[in-house]
Amino acid sequence: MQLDERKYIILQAIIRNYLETGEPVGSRTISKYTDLNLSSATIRNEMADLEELGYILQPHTSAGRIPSDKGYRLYVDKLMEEKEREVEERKELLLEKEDKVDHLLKQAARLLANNTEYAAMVSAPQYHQNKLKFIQLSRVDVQHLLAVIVVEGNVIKNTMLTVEEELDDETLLKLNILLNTHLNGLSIEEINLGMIAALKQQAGIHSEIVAGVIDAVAEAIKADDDLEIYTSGTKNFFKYPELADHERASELITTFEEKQLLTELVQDNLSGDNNTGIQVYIGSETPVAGMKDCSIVTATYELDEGMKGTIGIIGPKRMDYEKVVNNLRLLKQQLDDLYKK
Amino acid sequence: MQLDERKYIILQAIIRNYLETGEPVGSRTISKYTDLNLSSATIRNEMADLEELGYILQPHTSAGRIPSDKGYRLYVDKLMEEKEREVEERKELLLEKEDKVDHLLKQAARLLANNTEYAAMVSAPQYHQNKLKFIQLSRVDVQHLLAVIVVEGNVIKNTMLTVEEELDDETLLKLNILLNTHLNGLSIEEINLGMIAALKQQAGIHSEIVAGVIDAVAEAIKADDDLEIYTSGTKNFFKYPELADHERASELITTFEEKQLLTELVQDNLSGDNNTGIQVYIGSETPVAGMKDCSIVTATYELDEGMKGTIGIIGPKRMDYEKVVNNLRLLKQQLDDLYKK
DNA sequence: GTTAGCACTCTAACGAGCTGAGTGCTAATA
DNA sequence: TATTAGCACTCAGCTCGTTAGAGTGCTAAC
Repeated sequence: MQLDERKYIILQAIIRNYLETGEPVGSRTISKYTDLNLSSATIRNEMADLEELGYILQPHTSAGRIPSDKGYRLYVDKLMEEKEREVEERKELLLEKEDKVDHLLKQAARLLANNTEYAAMVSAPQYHQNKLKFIQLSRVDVQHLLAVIVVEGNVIKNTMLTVEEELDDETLLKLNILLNTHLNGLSIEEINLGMIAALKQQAGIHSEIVAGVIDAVAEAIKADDDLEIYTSGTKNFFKYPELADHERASELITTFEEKQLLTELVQDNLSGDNNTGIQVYIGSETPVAGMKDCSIVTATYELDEGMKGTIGIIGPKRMDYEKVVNNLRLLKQQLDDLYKK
Repeated sequence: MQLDERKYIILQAIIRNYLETGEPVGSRTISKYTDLNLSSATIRNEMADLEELGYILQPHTSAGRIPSDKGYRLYVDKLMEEKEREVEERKELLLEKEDKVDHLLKQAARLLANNTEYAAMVSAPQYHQNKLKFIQLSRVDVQHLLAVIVVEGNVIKNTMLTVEEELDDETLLKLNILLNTHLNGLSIEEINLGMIAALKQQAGIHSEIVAGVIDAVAEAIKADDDLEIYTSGTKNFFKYPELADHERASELITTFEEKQLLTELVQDNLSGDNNTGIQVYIGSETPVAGMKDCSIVTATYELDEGMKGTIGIIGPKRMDYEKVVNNLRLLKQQLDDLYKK
């Protein structure tokens, strides 16, 4: 049996209706809902076929039908195809410029959650291709040296080093020159043991300080292992009865609180290349354990050269995919534009 | 009517029992539970008195009694008095040393939540009496200057400044000396408009840079307005039926997510001085809106000279106060010791 | 002052019965 | 051959009366 045009229209009608109401959809409803002018009996026959094909299912014998994951998948794929063709968009999502990136992203998460009424997450951008740009050692007081390390993308890290005896200005200057001439422009792969040994040797009695700085550099340059993730709208889970019972809600909320669990989502999203940058996970497709009953829609943004992050919406499988995709697109666009100009 | 010894024993028995079961406690239970050897009828008379005194209440006519806020308050006060006298404690709560403070505090929150089965919060320490310790301007590339600002307590802030034209080394050195000689050791109150104007004048054509640095200093020195708060164990709210219904849970979870709402708690706690450093808020006593049905227990820790933060537990009014207080004490102690040595 | 006993109250749990939405199947119709 | 009307059947969810059980307050006796 094949899925012909009419069957798809009926499937679509079932999904649309189910998205709105959250209740199983009966044949009579579809008969009235669509302009196919078919009786409920005919619809029933078609629905039996759709069920056999695996696009819809029946919670129990005398109930209407609800979409299966396969049904949603088809619906979303067609939706995205249509979206592809559209170019025009109206701007409604307003992100205010913030001076601090973390504030900006927190705001973004809140905005997404409020606009969509689902839960939202925003991951802070991760830097790739990190190269060392600048090192500065300064004396803060007798015992403390401050090492400031700037890497590509103007990310700055500081480390305080404790020294036994005070260094004079000249030595400090020499160390600064030594470090900068040897290390600047290098990526993490290029700073190897041999080089480190050579540097230490040149530093002579101050090799300990060099070691401290190298540690700090390694720390600064490596891909941030604890990825910052901002979330908002956790309470929206309660708006959808299928997610609101204690067990499920408890699991979702834990996943949302222990943000590392969302990391996979970010990784998955950043690694895969797809043209539009929008990714939809339905039910069991999700890479996040404990969100099998949810759908997740994500997009990748790029704040600055190579600084990529993920924004995403988590909601019930019967989420308003169109609205969610629109919102994510808009926000992605704004984040992309904001710093790039 | 007075609250005599026997009445208090009965009240205590009611509370203890209610803490365990969460169900209203009847007279027969108490009659068996205590070693007063009184019949249920006598207990009933005493309970009627306790109710008149406001220490317990009846959810409905034919139910047992539950403690009122006033009842809890009495119980907790006596508990704390006893605790005061105890000195001995066994260490069980194990905090592993972490190199980053934020990791440490996150771990602390998780530990508290896991140990107590309630929700936990830990606020990052706030610095008071901030004085400027050190300023360093460096040239990162042709267009960018990096301003590093270190304040008392070795808190470091960076700001990147954009300049029109490249500065030569000598000018940079002069600016550094200018800034350091004038600003070091000053607190926020001491850097006033007159001083800023004088500085700008001395900087001549580079007054813009000075202005930028001053802005950054102001930013760095002022009490952090967005206080970092770590939370854990949100899902534990679901363990207590009185907090788990949708409306309440939704409110609690929002409060926990929008961490600013917890700020009042921290402020309240840091400002008040009490000897043991443990503060118990019962029901309507809480400073946090939307937690009227909860009890909150907090403690203040001090990571380093003047760096104070708050740890706290949020749970149902019928929480195991003794366990919670013990846990907080232990953790507070560990945090206090960790960096102080 | 304490206690046994009793009538009373109220919630929670249970089960029967009803309703309405929805189905699958069959036979008639275009 | 595709569509439709009609009918018997199913099942979740609601209402409602009943019952069981826990607990109370009061009174009279110890």
